[in-house]
Amino acid sequence: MRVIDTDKIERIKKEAKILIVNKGYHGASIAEIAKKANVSDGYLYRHYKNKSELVKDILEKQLEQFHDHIFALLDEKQTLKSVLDGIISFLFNLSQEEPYAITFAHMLVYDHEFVYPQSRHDAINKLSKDLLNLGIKNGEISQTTREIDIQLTILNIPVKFIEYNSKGYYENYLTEKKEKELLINLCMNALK
Amino acid sequence: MRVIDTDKIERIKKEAKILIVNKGYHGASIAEIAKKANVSDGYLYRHYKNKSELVKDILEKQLEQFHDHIFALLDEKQTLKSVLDGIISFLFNLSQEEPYAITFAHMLVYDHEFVYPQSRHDAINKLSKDLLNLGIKNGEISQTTREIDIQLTILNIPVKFIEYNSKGYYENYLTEKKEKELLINLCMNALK
Amino acid sequence: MRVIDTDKIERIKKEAKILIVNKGYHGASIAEIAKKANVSDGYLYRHYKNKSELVKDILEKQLEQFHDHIFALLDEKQTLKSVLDGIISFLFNLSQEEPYAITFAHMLVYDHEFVYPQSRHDAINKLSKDLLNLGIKNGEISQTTREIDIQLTILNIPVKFIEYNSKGYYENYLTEKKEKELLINLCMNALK
Amino acid sequence: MRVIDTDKIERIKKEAKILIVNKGYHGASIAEIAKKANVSDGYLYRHYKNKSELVKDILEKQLEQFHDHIFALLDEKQTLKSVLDGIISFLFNLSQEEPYAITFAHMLVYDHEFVYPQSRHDAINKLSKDLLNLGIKNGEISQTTREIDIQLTILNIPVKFIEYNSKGYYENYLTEKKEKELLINLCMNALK
DNA sequence: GATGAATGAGGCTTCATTCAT
DNA sequence: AATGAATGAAGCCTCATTCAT
Repeated sequence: MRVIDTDKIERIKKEAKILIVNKGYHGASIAEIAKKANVSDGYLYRHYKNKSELVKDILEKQLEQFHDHIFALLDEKQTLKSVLDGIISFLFNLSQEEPYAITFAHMLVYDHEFVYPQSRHDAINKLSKDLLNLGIKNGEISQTTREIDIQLTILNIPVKFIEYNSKGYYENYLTEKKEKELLINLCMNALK
Repeated sequence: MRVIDTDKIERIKKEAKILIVNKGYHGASIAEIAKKANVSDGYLYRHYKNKSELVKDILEKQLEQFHDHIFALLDEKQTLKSVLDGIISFLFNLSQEEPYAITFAHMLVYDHEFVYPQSRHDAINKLSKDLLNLGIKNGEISQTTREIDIQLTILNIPVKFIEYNSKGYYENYLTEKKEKELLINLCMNALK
Repeated sequence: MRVIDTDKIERIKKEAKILIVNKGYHGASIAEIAKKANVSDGYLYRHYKNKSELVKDILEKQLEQFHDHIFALLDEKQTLKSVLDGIISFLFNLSQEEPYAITFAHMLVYDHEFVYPQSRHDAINKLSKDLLNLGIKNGEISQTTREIDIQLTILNIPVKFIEYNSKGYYENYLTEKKEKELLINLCMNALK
Repeated sequence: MRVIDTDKIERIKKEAKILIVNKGYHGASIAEIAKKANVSDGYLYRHYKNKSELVKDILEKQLEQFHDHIFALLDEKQTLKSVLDGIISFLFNLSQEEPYAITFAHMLVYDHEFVYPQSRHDAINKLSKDLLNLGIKNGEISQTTREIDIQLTILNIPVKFIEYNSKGYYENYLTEKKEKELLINLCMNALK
């Protein structure tokens, strides 16, 4: 019973993401999401108050997963560079396993129709602070670096790169290893 | 014979931008745009085939203005750094004169529902190439820098900064002069 | 001055007929009619209260022309057959000179959206009576023939034939002379 | 799980017919049809793609019923006259059971806005052919009679009579039996 | 007299949401 | 617990009509 239910919700979430990426929030209708997820229209409303709540939940979980991964990296790794390496690896993997995940988050975060949840704000702020401190402590980045600089580089550039690439705007893709290395250098140099 | 009131169109464009920024493309209804612009619902359709064409036109003009300005800077200035300075100044000014303009473009460019016009693709490609060549010729950036790197830094970071700032995510705003200088350094360092 | 005006009205009437035949009453917009007639939208309203009045007027005039022609034939000819010949000739001519005229009238007369004008009712009633009397007086048709029979044959069949033909439903068109002769026989036989 | 209320569809069809007869295709709004049928506006769209499809469906079914009835009569009866008798009886019955049915079909078939479905064209052609052959084989009608003559009489005159009558244009209605007999004679004489 | 810019009521249609089953 | 039939508010758009010029 439970297993089946969990599956249904997962299917809904997955199809919602795909449809929203392809058609936008309003373009993705509950009817189509439900149909693709092989679930009844009404089912959705037993778990979410409405469409908006469903999408907000997906978005929040997605961001949470990203942020939690970075927190884990911060616990684990000794240098900012290696954390950045971990972040980029995470994003590359996610992009392959769930091709729509990053675009989905990227779209909604910048769509003012949606309110960025406070918990994620707080997480981003703590993350930037921790990343900044680690980099400065290790002398990897300039003493004058600010949190905003971390956000504009480490938390922004890799996502943007994947977006460009997945949309086909970037045509000279090298190996994954090489691209990662170049991205790391771009970000680390910026903060020197 | 009445004369076409060009002001009306301008009001429509302005209110459309504001509403789309606040509520997204679908959230901004024709009725509300018309009401805010103090124009009748049907007026819009005497100038645009439909809602989509209106928005596409606003978006395209907005991007064109930005790209043309960069082309002008490339003609005028001798160094990549001074061009970047011009780009950032342009964005800061625009952000003050039309607070919604940048967010508007930023939103729609990443909304997969809208197709990025080919003319703008071509412009971006030419721009990146020209900026890259200038920087390399002057020895301001590494010989190994690629077009994608230009896009990820010069054409991305300043826009993102303004976005963060206008959304109130950035709380330690210094003087405009100082912020510009820091942004220039961030980008130029990245490409060193 | 006057001449120009008459022309404008005539152009409007002509284009209205054509458009209504092709697109129906609601499908034919004032804007398109005015454009095709090379006249301003508003011009029309200096002569007709509204769209409905314009169309009613065209219809009434069209029917009047038809009815008046039959009255003239009744004055002129000695036999029902020769009057019928005249009716059919009139319809064939009209169909060639104004290909849309008959279809226009046929469409609107059976569209209950439009009220058939009383004057035309009266005309039709008088016509049927006169045609009936003539036929009986001459012994050309059965003594028991009724007005309704006249309407179902003489006033109906030729119009229907032209409609079928102009719509391309009738594929074995002989000569005009032969078709007329066959139509006359069909109607006269019916009433024998 | 609720069950589809097939009655609703029937009510919609019925009210659509009535309103279209009274106000024409465009004059009959979805809102009014739905209201009269005691159904929500949107309900219609769960069963028909749009207004046009609804009306096309009603029209096609109506014509099909008529044509199929004639085909059945052709199988059953031995003479053209008795088939004609059956046709007229069918039309009189239909006119009483569904007073708007015939006018509805008559209107739309001659409204160039609607395309007469190919299947009905084919049916009419086959019908005329069969009726013609039967009449000639039995020596009931002239050897020189053509399909078009069948259409102009047998398939046209009875419908027209009912139209005139239901619209109140015909004032001397005898008994149904007598009227049928007179109509049969009118048509059969025409083809002699 | 004539124009055509502008209006806004009203049409068709979609789709998030509800609720009887 | 789950379904999907049914709703109706709200969206986009058209077009007859008006009226300033």
